[in-house]
Amino acid sequence: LVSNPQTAPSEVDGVNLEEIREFAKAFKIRRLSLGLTQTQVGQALSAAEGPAYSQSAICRHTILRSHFFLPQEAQENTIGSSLTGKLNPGLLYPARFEKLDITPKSAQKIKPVLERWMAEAEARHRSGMQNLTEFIGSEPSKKRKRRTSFTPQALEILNSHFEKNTHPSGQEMTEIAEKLNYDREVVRVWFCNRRQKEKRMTPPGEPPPTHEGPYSHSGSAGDASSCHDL
Amino acid sequence: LVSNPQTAPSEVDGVNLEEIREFAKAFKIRRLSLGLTQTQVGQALSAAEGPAYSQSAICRHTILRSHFFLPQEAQENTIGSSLTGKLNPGLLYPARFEKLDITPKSAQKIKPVLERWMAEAEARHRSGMQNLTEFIGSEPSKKRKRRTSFTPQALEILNSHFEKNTHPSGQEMTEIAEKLNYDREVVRVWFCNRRQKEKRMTPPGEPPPTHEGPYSHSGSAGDASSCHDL
DNA sequence: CCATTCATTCATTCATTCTCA
DNA sequence: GAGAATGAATGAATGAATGCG
Repeated sequence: LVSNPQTAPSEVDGVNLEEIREFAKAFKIRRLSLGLTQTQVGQALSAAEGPAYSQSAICRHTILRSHFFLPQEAQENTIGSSLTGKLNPGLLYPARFEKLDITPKSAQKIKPVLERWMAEAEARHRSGMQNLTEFIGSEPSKKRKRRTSFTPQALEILNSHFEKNTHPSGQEMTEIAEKLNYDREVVRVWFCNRRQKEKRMTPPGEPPPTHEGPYSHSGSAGDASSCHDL
Repeated sequence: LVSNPQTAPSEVDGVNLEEIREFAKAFKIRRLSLGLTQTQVGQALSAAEGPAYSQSAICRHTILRSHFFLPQEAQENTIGSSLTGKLNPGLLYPARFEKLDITPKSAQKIKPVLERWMAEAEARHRSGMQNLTEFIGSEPSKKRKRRTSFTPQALEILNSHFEKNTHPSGQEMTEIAEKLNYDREVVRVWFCNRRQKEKRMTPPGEPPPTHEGPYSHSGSAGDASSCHDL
C-alpha cells in the first residue's frame, strides 16, 4: 500500500490534513519572524512541556509525507521540501512538524502544543525582547563559539595532512588534534571547511587536484570516521 | 595551479557563466557609480527583501573569481585589478584571482534579486538623491569616526597586554577598555591593527615573536566575547 | 554536505604627527 | 609648512562556525 499518491486525501483518521499543512507553514513563518531557530524552539519547548514529547517522536513516525504532499506539490512547496532532519532530541519536534515528517495523527496531537507555545512566545515578544528571551530560556541566540585562529604552523600541518587525505578518519583527527593541541571538534570542522573550499576552488571539469587516493576507505578498524560522535 | 587557461566553459550546471560574469562586473560598476558600499547594499537589500544576503554574500557574488575570470582577462579587468592590485610598497601583495568563492548555482540564484534591487536604486537615484537615500535606508554616507588618540600610558598598557596575548577574548577587551576608559570597539580595532603591524614586521619564516601562548583557543568558557552589544 | 553567517584578517584611506628645509 | 610616516578607521575578502535539509 501507500503506493497510491494520487489525490491528496484531505481527511485521514479523522484528521484534517489541509488544516495541519496550513498550520505548519504558518508556524514556520511565525518562528522565523521571531528570529528563532528550530533548535531554540525545540529546546524551549521540551523545557516547557517536559521532554515527554521529543521522545516519542524519535522512534515511531515514519515518514508519511505522502499524506500531506502530492509529489508535484512537494516540488513547489518551498517551505516544506525534502529531507529528514538530523536527530536532535529537542529539535526534533518543530523540525519534523514543519516538514510534516510525521503521521497525521501525531501532527494533530502536537499542533495545539505548538500553537500554545508560539502564541505565548509572540506575546512575550510584543511586550519586549527581554520577555521573549526569558521565555525561551537561556540564550536567545546562544553565542557563537569563539572563532579559533590557527597558527601558521598549525595550518601548515593541517594542510599537509589534507593533501595526503581529505577525509581523515575520526581516529586520525583525534591524533592531529592532540598533536596540535586544538579541540578535536575544531579540527573536524576545519576539514569540512577545507573540503568545501577545495570544491569551490576546483572549477567544473577539473579532476580533484592531485591528492591521491580519495577516501582510502581501507577501513582501518576504528573507522567510525563520521562526525556524529561528539 | 589552475594551469588550464584554455576556453572558459560557458555553461556549468545549466548556468551561463558568461552571463553571470558579465552581470557581476556591471553590478559592481553600477554600485560604485551610485557611491554605495557593499555593506550598504547588503543592508538595504535585506531590509527590502527580508532577511537576505550579507555583505560577504554580495562580495562573493560580485567578485566571482576563477569560475568566471580567465587569467588573461583578469589582467585587463580594470575594475578588478585596480582594486586588488594597487601595489603598496612594503606590503606583499597576495596572489590575485586564484581562489574562487561561490558556486555558479548560488550566483544564479542571487542575480535576479540584485538586478531588481539595483534597478530600483538607480531609478531612485535619477529622481533625486533624496529618494535614493531614503531607499537604502540609513545614512548614505555617515562620516568617518573621529580618530582616537591614545595616551602614552594607555599605549603602554595596551602593548603589554598584546605581548601577553595577541588575541584577547571579548571579555578581556571589555575589561581593558573599561580600565583605560576607551570605547570597547576602539580597543578591538587597536588589537586588529596591532596584529597587522606585527605581521608586517615579522618576516615570513620567523616564528611568532616570543609572545608565547599562541592564540588561546582554550577559550575560557563563558566567553561573552562578541561585539553584538551596543 | 551545502549554504550562509559573522568575526577576523587583509588592503586601503585619510587624519595626524613628525621631518627638515 | 609641505611632504613623508604613522596608525586609527574603513571597505573588502576570507574562513571558522552554524543551521538546515
